Amino acid sequence: MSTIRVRFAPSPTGFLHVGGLRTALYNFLFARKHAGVFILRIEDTDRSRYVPGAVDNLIRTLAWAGLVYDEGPGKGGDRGPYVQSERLTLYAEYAAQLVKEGKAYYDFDDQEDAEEAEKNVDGAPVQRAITRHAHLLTPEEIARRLAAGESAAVRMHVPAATTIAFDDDIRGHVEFASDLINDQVILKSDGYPTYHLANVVDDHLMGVTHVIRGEEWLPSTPKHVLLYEYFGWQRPSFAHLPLLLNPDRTKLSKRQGDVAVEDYQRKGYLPEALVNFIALLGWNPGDEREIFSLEELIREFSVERVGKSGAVFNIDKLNSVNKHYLRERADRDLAALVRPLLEEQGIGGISDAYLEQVIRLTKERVTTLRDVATVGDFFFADPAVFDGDAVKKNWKADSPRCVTGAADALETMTKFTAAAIEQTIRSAAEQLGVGAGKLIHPLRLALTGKATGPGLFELMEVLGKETCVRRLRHALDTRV
RNA sequence: GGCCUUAUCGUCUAACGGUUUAGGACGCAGCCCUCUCAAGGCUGAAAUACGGGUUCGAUCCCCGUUAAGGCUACCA
Repeated sequence: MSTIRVRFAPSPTGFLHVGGLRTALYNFLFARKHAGVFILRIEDTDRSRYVPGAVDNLIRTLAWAGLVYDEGPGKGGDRGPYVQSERLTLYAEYAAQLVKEGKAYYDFDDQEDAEEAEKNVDGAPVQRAITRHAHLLTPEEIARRLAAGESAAVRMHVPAATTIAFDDDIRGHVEFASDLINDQVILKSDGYPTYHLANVVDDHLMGVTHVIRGEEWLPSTPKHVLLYEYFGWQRPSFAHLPLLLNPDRTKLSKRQGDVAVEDYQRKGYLPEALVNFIALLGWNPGDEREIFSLEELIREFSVERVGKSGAVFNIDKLNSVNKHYLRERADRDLAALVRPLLEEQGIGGISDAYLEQVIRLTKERVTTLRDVATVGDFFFADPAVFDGDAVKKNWKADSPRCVTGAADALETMTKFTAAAIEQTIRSAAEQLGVGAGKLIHPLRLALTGKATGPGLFELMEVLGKETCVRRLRHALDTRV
């Protein structure tokens, strides 16, 4: 048995898409599960879509998610280079080989001409002509034009009237009529290969045994199958993953929310949450467990349990998974992650100890790390405004009297702990002849500006006696 | 338009012909807990797209319809 080798082969056109992350994840899990090799390969064969910095970004994001690759850019490996733009001569050689063997041919048609010929009429979809003109030019003519320095693309020759079939590990047997398949360009006139050639050549040369990729590649797989045949190479097995969808069930895209992994990172989602959530979009363990660490996913994952239908990227579910992991993480850990987020919003100069206390009281009440700044805003500054509804609900006629009494009592305290505060407040309420709620609710409002939040006594301890008393007096001044 | 793929609660999904009054999770509603919120606990509403077969028996197998998506580039 040879080692299982899989690859994640994104094109560096910007940021890592969450769909791409899932593809990478499944490849990674499959490789780890079978003690195989996980390769990262950069498919940068479209010069017009080149985005500087995209590769670094991709690598950084993969690392953030914990998907460590074994071979690839910056990592090495003996089947490199792992960046397609550095393998140009290779593709040219293989394309030339196919031409020589009559399995591909030169096409001198101008790109613009071709595009013009395929334009739709009246905006109505028009059957794109199947390009097939292998016999248009004589060998002499081709040789002459090539010698004259004319640029040409290379098209693969697709046989007529046959069926191209393969067995997909997820979808089963799939067949395509060759008559419907274009004589695909495999080498562009600028010398770059198209995806089809590069992908087949590289997968073979890199020893890829299993191709696990998105369903959008299913229709072009017969071209790849054909190329494997032409080269006389054993083809890998294919597994086409169902697509990730927008809420309206179209292919997940921008404009309908965030699609870049970085967006979620920036918003304060934990990598383990995103990974766990995304793993469940198209795969399930077969029982009712839903929380999985990366290690557990490696143990449980199998292609057999990957579904066939597209999955809507449901942000509510992600939120709930994120909340789960937020509660699991240590306060200290979270504090380190939250600090830069706070600083982004101009909140700085906070001690580690204080921030950890804030985290302790807010982490059960936030969805993302970013929410700490809003849910716990009063920990960082006196409330600027008092929530209107909260005032209506919790600031009653006798509230000034109650808050005054509480403030007076608090002022005398020496040990300002949650337990002591609670005792003080409750006995103050007793002395005022009212229920504790008559103090607690207005107090919370005066201290935080809102009607919801962490436990009052705990929050007060963190705020400290001076801040509490100051805010209470101030609230009395402005509200009465 | 053509080709390919897909089709269980709103969403993610389980049930790989009978153990099913179709299970779980998120979301939603209610209740409990409680200083509020969150968490937690309990309860509830909520699905096999439609029509034919095959079979003693279909969510599950086959065919068709419908719907959705993907692909149809010298983009990946």
